[in-house]
Amino acid sequence: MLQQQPITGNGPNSGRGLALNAHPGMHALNSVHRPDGDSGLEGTENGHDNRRDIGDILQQIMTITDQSLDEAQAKKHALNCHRMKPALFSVLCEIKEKTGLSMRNTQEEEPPDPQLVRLDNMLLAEGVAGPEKGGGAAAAVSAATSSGGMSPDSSLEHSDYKQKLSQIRTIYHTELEKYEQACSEFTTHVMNLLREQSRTRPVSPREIERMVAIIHRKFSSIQTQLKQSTCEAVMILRSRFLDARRKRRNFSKQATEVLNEYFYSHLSNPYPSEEAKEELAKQCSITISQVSNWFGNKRIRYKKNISKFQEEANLYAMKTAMGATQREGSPQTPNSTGSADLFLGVPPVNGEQPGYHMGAQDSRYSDRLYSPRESRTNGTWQDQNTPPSPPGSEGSDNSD
DNA sequence: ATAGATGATTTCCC
DNA sequence: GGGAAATCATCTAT
Repeated sequence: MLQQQPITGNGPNSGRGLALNAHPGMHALNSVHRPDGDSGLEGTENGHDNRRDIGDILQQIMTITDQSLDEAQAKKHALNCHRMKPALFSVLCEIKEKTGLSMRNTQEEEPPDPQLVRLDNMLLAEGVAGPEKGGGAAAAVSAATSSGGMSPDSSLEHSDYKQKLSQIRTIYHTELEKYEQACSEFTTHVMNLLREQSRTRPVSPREIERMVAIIHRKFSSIQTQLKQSTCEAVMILRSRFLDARRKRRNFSKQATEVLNEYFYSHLSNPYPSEEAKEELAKQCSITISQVSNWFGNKRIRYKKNISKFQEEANLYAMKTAMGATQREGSPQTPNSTGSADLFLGVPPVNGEQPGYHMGAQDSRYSDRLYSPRESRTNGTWQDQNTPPSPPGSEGSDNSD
């Protein structure tokens, strides 16, 4: 630590012993021997004088605050130059040490808080702390979603997520900066204050150091709180954005319509190709994975309970039929998902042999939306497409 | 409040 | 890797 220099300039006589560290080994007043040859306190002759000296100093110290600024300044200076000052200072310091007044709150160098380390690591992993933007957040997102079914499609949600994350990041950094600035400001302020006060109060450099350490500890506990709440915010953000189940929304009516139209018009082979999925996704404003999910769910649910879906099937069959009659003149619109399976897809509901129609269907509806996965389809979908015992009045009205 | 519908996820299989 | 099946979690209509 530096020597304790008064903030204001030293007086001309400062060589007399203003510097506190000039007396590192001072123990007690009676061990002080003044260089000018005056006797110490033990002298009976001067004992009275010395007591008066000390009483004088104490009196001045006690009343120093009552005086005007200039007066006080002058008094302080006078006190600092007083021949008994260093001795008194060291004695008071020593007493203070002994009574443990200055030792409070000094659990000395505790090891790094494990919780704080955890928080730091997490913030680093989430891309909130650490190197400036770029990899961090994106990496965290992709790591979190890679297990799920959505990777490139949901870039919309991801950008939203990233935006929110960077918001958190910004807030975190500004707050952190604020705290750091406040901490250093406060520290220098306290240090200056203590140094200044050390001219009138027994404040040793060690004590100042300890005080600084205490301040830093307090501020770092505030920082821990900041980190903790930031972590919480990130966790909430993650659970809200990345747990898709949580924010599940039903598709719009129009989207369901489009999907159902495709499904029932391709009932004999409801496996949209990648291109078809893309097209459907675009039409429905959903992702390709969502289209895949929808078809997966639909297939399985339809198969499980065909009778339940009969009405729906008829409805869409009707719809596509209407569309077909309207387009009568121009038989095949290349992109048409229209009446393609109208008479081919629905019939399986009746327990018909789907294979029966396949030939015709393939030749006529090999449009780009049609799935090429026939061989497999024949094995899974169509085999099971005929329910063990479909309830009676099936939609035979569709077949002709 | 509840049952059923529905979109998403998980596990298993090929 | 895509699909089937089971399951979960939420939405919606009652």
